[in-house]
Amino acid sequence: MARKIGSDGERTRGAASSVAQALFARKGYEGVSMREIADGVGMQASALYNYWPTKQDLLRDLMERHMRELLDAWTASNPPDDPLARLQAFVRFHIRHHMRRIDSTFISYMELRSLDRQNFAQIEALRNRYERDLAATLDRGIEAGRLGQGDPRIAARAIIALLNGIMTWYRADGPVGPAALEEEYWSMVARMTGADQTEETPCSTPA
Amino acid sequence: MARKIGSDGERTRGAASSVAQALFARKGYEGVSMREIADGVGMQASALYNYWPTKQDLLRDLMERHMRELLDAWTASNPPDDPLARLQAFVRFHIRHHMRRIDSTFISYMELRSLDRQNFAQIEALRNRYERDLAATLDRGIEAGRLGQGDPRIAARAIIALLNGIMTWYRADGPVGPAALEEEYWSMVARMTGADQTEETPCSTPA
DNA sequence: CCGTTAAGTGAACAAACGTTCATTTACTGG
DNA sequence: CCAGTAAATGAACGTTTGTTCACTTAACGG
Repeated sequence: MARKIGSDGERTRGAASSVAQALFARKGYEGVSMREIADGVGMQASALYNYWPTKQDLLRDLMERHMRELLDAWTASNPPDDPLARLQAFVRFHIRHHMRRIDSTFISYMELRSLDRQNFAQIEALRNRYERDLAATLDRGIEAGRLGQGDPRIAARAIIALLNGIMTWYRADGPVGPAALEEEYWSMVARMTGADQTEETPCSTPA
Repeated sequence: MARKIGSDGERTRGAASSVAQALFARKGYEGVSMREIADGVGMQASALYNYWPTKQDLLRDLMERHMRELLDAWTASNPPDDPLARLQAFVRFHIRHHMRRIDSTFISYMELRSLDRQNFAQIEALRNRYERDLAATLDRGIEAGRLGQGDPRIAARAIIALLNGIMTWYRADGPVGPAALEEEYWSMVARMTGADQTEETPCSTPA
């Protein structure tokens, strides 16, 4: 075969990516062999090496793509500057974004340990950028007296852990729809950070 | 060698358990070989089969022990019946218990996928007992009007995910001590569930 | 119409895997 | 002091692992 317009190889590469993503998410990086991935695409394991030099590079590629897509999508969503509005935007964005990418989300926070030192540092840096954006938002909210006291970095990690927990139990055919889920989780985060006190249901005279 | 009093094999078994736990936590079940575990104890891989029939049984043993220890410890702590007091007791207990068992905690929620069907069902059942206890507490608190509205099963999962998140970043030599951590997280959970409204800082006339 | 080249095959590699087994070691109860 | 036995050895098993490589296939540009 040779390249058509749009490249034949590009299509195969994408298919292999998808299969690898699904398998890594279900059985873990170490639990999946190159042959298994190749089988899923319908080709030989050796052909995968036309696209990635090693299995490790394939994993790094998946995780890097996931993180860059996440950061880009967050920026592209044009989040408001106001701390409280931005916090709400973050929560809703995070849930919506990750719910459509359960496999790559799973991989990106379960398989950090399967990355070698260099790749780990690279992915970790991207992850930190995302986390720090949230921490900064919380910090500004606290500083302005519109969020409850607390360490913003701890709160940021807590919020992300809480939201990521969805992925471990959510099923599309389950009793809770995506919209209801988003409301439920936003209301939890709002209360947890004290964002509900200053906006929605003030219980004393506003300053 | 043969058994002394207290059994020589028991000691070896325990040592092998510890090494396996540390390795599984760091590199994952599939990423660790029987030879690697044996090396850590200072013996041959074949000797491990005196204690566990398969590698899978070794994993199941670690996870089952972790879950039973968790449930027993929670019961033994004699948690109060009052929903709000029990919720607070749960949060503090959970943090304290898991912080001293980071490795087995890691394994127990990362390696569920490495269990075969039967073992998975068994461990999942134990895990559900723990989760349902918390959900029931939340339910009673909501029913009594002393906690904010919300689905108690979702809230239970959210709380556990939030607390388990600690394990992914906490370092004993870090800036945050265990006591401060416990306070910070309890205050987050209290606000998140609305437990702070009815107890500590009532903002309107109690009914 | 031919030569270049991307894309994929299938066999092969050494290493590592979980597990088995005959054998050795060293202690204990009789 | 001997028989019995828990405990560990070390070689061996068949399989699977990630990866390499010489070779085929098929479409495009000139």
